[in-house]
Amino acid sequence: MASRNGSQARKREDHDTASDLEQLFGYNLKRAYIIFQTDFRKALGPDGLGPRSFALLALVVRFPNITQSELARALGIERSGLVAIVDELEGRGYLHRVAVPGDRRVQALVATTEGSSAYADALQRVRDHETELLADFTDDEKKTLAHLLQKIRLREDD
Amino acid sequence: MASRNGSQARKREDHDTASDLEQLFGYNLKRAYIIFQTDFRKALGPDGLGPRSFALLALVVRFPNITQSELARALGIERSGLVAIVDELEGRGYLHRVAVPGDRRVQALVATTEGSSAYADALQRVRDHETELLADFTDDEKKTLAHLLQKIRLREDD
DNA sequence: TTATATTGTTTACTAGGTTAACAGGTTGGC
DNA sequence: GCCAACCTGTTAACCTAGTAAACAATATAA
Repeated sequence: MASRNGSQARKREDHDTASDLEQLFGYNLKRAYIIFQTDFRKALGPDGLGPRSFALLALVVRFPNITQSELARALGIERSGLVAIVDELEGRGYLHRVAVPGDRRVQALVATTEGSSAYADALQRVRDHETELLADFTDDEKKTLAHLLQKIRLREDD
Repeated sequence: MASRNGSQARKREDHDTASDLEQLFGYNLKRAYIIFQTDFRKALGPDGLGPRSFALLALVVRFPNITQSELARALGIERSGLVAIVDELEGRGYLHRVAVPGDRRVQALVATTEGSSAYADALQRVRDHETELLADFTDDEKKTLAHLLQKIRLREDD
């Protein structure tokens, strides 16, 4: 490592002159997101819910009888992308598809009791991990961060 | 839409009681990241650089003769993942791999003049789009957001 | 009734990675 | 000087998280 230090060491010295990436919101958002996503998986374990399944289950628990089209809109993904997630959660016994009397096209989703309690457990783990991840943030900083992130989301409907 | 409103309308009414997701940093980071990433692609067009290639090129332009291992560390991805990106950029004529005298294992990366100017152009477009995306943020809010995101990144080395 | 739209679904595809293995090259210990 | 340990770039196989297009069944509007 010491031998090719000629050009490398010089480069490393102006390194604190950061690259342009450091100043782009998109890049910093991505890095921050990856940190949280990695931590999420650590919080829920290898056989735990993935982020997508967790998010979907959160909505089904909160809004029983929600339809897949409504979920797609709420989660910001395509209807087709939901099928696999719903299949997985149904396979785990966390929810089931139920027929809706008035409209034979839709299949409303309802969480099982196992689903609800698995969700409650997962939510607690995720919250704990987030708290740990933001340990050196003051309450004010956390509130500001939450506010700014939600402000970005409001621009989503363009 | 009016006919199956029985259960749906009631659900929609308590909807402003948001789901738990709204309060999770990870979820909000993800949504914000997706907004920026989508916008990034719009800024650079269908045949423009992708986010990964842009980020890699940014580092090569800034740190000529950087190696792939150093890039992997800087970008937080595996060495193996770089190969395809470097291949693409080399195919576009934006950089090339050059042999390093002292160590025959490494192949340092150097941007071509086309690469540097394509990068400068892309950077300007990305910055403009970010400015537009954050149009209703005050300068203070932007500075705070940048600061908090970078504070998250500092926890990366766990 | 007929045209149009919506719902859930399948299939094929894309982006952006990871892990494991490998060949070639380098280095440290002795 | 030799050998074990290590690093570099690379390939191959895989994974996650989607999108886009097509489709059958159903519902709604003209």
